[in-house]
Amino acid sequence: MDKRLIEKFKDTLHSNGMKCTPERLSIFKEVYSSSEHFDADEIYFRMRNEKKRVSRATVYRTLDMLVENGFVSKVNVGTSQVHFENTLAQKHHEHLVCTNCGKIIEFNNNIIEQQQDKVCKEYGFMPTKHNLIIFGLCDKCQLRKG
Amino acid sequence: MDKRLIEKFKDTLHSNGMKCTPERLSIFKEVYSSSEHFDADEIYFRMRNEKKRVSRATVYRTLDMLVENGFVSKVNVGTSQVHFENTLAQKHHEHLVCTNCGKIIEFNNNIIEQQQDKVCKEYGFMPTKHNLIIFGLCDKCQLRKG
DNA sequence: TTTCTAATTGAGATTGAGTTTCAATTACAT
DNA sequence: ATGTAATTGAAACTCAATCTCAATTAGAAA
Repeated sequence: MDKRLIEKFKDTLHSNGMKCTPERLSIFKEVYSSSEHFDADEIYFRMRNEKKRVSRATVYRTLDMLVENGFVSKVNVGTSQVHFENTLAQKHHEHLVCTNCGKIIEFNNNIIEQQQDKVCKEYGFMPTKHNLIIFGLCDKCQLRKG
Repeated sequence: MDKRLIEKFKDTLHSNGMKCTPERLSIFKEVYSSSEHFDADEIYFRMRNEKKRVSRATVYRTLDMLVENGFVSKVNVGTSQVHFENTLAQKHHEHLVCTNCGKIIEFNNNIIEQQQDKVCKEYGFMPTKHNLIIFGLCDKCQLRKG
């Protein structure tokens, strides 16, 4: 894992008056070990399997900190639990969510982005973030379900 | 309240082998008494205030039934609890959510809809529904917050 | 290197939305 | 009017997430 990224994480901690604990560092590395979506419990159990024991409380607390500092973003995929993804080399994107198999496809579309800005202007609304999910059936599930 | 709508509700119940209980009818009327967004607990407390006592369990159960039968739709406004709106005279729309005052503005934009279809075609995805929320500050809150 | 202390951790309690259970009740077909 | 399967409500439960607080620790200062 990129040393500079770890340095950036440590710097962020210190400039927030926070300590760089082994727990926080392990969670950070775990979060950046894959580019897939994940939820808090997934991180918790992945770390257990690797014998890196941290409490759920610390996982939740650290994920919040990572979101606040832009290392991770929250992803709404229509479920009750909060999903996340790390922001490494991630461009902004929206999601197609298959309601049958759970597959998530990422996409981006400039025209949609532009139209959103246009709508916001019409209402004098200052957007900070947005979230577009399209639910449906992916190609494979359409075949499976006839 | 429109008698025909109530008949339609009763018909739906009966064609699903369900009984038209006073509880279900009261909840249905409550849901259709305003065109605002609401959550399950709001319905529960509004009914309490009107001395129409039903249990939370029945409210949740009936709302699920109303969603399944298209009388009500779920609205994601980024909170942990599920929001609803009745489908009376509602055209499809998306939401602008003010993160300061909670104000919700509804909008619709055909170009965004078209682009979504285009994206789905590209991925061979069959959309069933979608959900777009733009978070930010409404006109008034921009002034308040400088 | 040792000392000091505010930040941090984890176990377990708590919260809050929503669901389930089950005995008592009831809508409604016959 | 009767029989019975559907329904209700109180209370127990689930599940993600948050909070509490005593014990531990990172890391600044001596």
